[in-house]
Amino acid sequence: MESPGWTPWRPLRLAANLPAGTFAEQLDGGQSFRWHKQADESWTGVFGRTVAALRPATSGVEWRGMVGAVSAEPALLAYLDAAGAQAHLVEHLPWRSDPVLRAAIEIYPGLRILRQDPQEALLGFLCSSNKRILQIRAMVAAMADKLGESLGGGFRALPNWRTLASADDSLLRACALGYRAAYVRGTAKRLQDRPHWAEEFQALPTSALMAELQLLPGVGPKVAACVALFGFGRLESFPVDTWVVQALGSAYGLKGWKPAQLEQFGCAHFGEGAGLAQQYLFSAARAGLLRQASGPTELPQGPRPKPRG
DNA sequence: GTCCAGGATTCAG
DNA sequence: CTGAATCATGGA
Repeated sequence: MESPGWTPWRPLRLAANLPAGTFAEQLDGGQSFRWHKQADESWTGVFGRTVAALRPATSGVEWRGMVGAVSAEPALLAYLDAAGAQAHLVEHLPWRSDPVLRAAIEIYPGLRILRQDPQEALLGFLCSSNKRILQIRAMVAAMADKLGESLGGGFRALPNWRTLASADDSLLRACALGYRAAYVRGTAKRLQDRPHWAEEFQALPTSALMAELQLLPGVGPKVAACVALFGFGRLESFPVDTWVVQALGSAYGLKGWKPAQLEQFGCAHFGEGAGLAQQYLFSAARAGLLRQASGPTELPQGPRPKPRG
């Protein structure tokens, strides 16, 4: 292991307080798969071409970067939404009339959607189907270690699409991708000759963006929603995974609803910050702390005939 | 051994 | 169009 050569720890100025529990959930809760907890309770990670370390402090968060590199602070501030746009968005969520959401927010107060690079989000969630967060992190780390460009200190960027498209088959298999190797390979082949694909996708309205994403092999409705949310900053996107199915079924009385119906419910009920609400519910459910519906819930009016429109 | 994991794809009806 | 089977891998 090479010596990283870190700069001194410095406080990171965030708009809202970030409790230690929320801090860990934000880096380790299945948004990004690029952060690794160290023995000293700090976290090291790579986002884009930035290498950084973060740790919770008594009042907020501290950071450090690699000696000789461009300061990681501006990238960290953007990545963690230091300007506070999401704090404003939380205020517009219906937590005043929704006790389930309010309880979920109180479990991880200050939780935010990480503003990830589109490629990082797409590659990560291409690996996500039928896998646990821990294993997705291992797959992404293996791809970076075997195929990514070195950034010094033993850290590596994610491999680009061209590298993934032409990577040896045995190498991809060694990343424990399983059948997802074909997803990664297929999407890489589609995007390797489109250096500006992310900008082109970003220019699309959200519905068109999700449709375009779903043309890529290995990208279905849920992965597209995650990439739109985490990689393209579409905070209104509402990914429905097994945890959200469970959460909405038990706490909102929506048992038996199909994912597409639940997605429509989530977007309609939570509005412009639906993706943020989704992350609060997802994290609370995964922690086993989501408040159960105590009686007949008055929120939904029962399954709709068709999620058409 | 069985079940499940931040699902997508393919196929049968 | 909908629902079931299948996919590769590892941890509980």
